[in-house]
Amino acid sequence: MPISPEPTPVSKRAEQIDTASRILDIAEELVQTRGFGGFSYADIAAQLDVTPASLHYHFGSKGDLGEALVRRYRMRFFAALEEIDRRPRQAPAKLEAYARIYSDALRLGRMCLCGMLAAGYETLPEPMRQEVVRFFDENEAWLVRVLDQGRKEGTLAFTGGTSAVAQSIISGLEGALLIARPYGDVGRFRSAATRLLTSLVRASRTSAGAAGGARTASSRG
Amino acid sequence: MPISPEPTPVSKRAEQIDTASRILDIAEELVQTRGFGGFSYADIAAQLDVTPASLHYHFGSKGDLGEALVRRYRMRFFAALEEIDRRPRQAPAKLEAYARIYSDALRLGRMCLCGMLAAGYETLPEPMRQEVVRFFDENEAWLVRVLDQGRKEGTLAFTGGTSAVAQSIISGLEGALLIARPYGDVGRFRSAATRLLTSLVRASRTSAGAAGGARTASSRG
DNA sequence: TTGCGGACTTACTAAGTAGTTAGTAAGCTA
DNA sequence: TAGCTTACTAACTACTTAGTAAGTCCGCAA
Repeated sequence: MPISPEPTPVSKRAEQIDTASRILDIAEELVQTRGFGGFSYADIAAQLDVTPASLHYHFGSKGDLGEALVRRYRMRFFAALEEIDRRPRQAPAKLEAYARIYSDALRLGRMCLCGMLAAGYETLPEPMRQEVVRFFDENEAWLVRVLDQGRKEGTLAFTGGTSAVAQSIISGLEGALLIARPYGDVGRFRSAATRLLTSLVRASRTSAGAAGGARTASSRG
Repeated sequence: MPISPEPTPVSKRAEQIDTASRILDIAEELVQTRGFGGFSYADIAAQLDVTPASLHYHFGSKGDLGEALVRRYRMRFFAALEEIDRRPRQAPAKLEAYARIYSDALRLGRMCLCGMLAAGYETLPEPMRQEVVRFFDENEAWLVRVLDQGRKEGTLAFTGGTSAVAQSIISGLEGALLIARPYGDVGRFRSAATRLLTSLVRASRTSAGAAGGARTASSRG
């Protein structure tokens, strides 16, 4: 639901949608709003109108569920990034699209799944930890490519290492999400995201499109 | 422990330190590393070498404990900010000292208490929620004063509203803390914090002290 | 010395936690 | 139609959770 518009997995048994996916959908929302320790099997089972025990049929343990959850989230997230890369765009537009992934979550009252898991990192089983770190690493790698592109095409300007800038984008957006949620205020996120991204956009006569693009992107929520 | 060096509250009964404070100290560390839902009375009791039930003597409910915890944290935090204001400094040095409060927590492997609580905001009892929001509001108010000072004295330069900039500093630092923790890497926080703050420091011939100050501050961890 | 109150402990409860077990009903396949 | 798989349920275990109630210990003041 949050990242891509959900590919509506067609059931083999005609009437009902794959139960494992529905479990993950419900768990995803619960993790993004309450954290991994903030819900129980009973919460998922109640929404599915099923016994808690039956969840163990699909996912042996809560850790297994969590691992599957982060993996699916990570893969969907990068599918969305590939979608951004699909048609040729300038770097500022890509960053703007990147930020929109975050604000889309916030609009549903959700934190980024991996941002939420980062908060409770110490309480996570090892396999989940690895998935979370991998999520951030791959985000960084994608951003580094966009930043390099922007530098080459002259649309972005920044000092310091590309990795450091990529990291500051990730942490800036995650932090903006974290703080905006208690206020229930998407505008608060938008404002911080716009500041962050426009500080990278190269100021020039022709930059109205680029900087303006970032503003446009984040002001449509 | 995290913010100010703890005023070692002298006991009335000579030998032992006030138990309520010790409970809060232990709870504070647990919340900052695991979240409010990530520990139980048993965890605190074990560290205090006391029965879980006896905690109820000092704090009627877990919510009461949490409320007292955030209130104490908030008050200590602002005592630290007043300490920064005490001797006259230029705005960049104040921002640098502000960032150091965050990195001090990270050095102990801790998240900002209110950042952690912001993640689990939906799971908090109402009185705790109010304390958390108040923490961020008062942070913003302090930062606004520093930003105004910097603008007047010519050490800071930024576009847009002062509140928006203050908010982006808070969320930038909270986010940097959030992401740095899974990596166990203070340098990662430092790098993001330095980028964030130096982007506000006015570039000039005499700015070596200011910008350099921010760099110095965050490179001593 | 007696009594009082602060700071507990012992012993409990009710509810919730993940997870296990054996069994069932429906459908698919050979 | 026999044997298998899928997707469960009912009933449990073992444990943890916050919270309660009643009683104990101990220093201190009258």
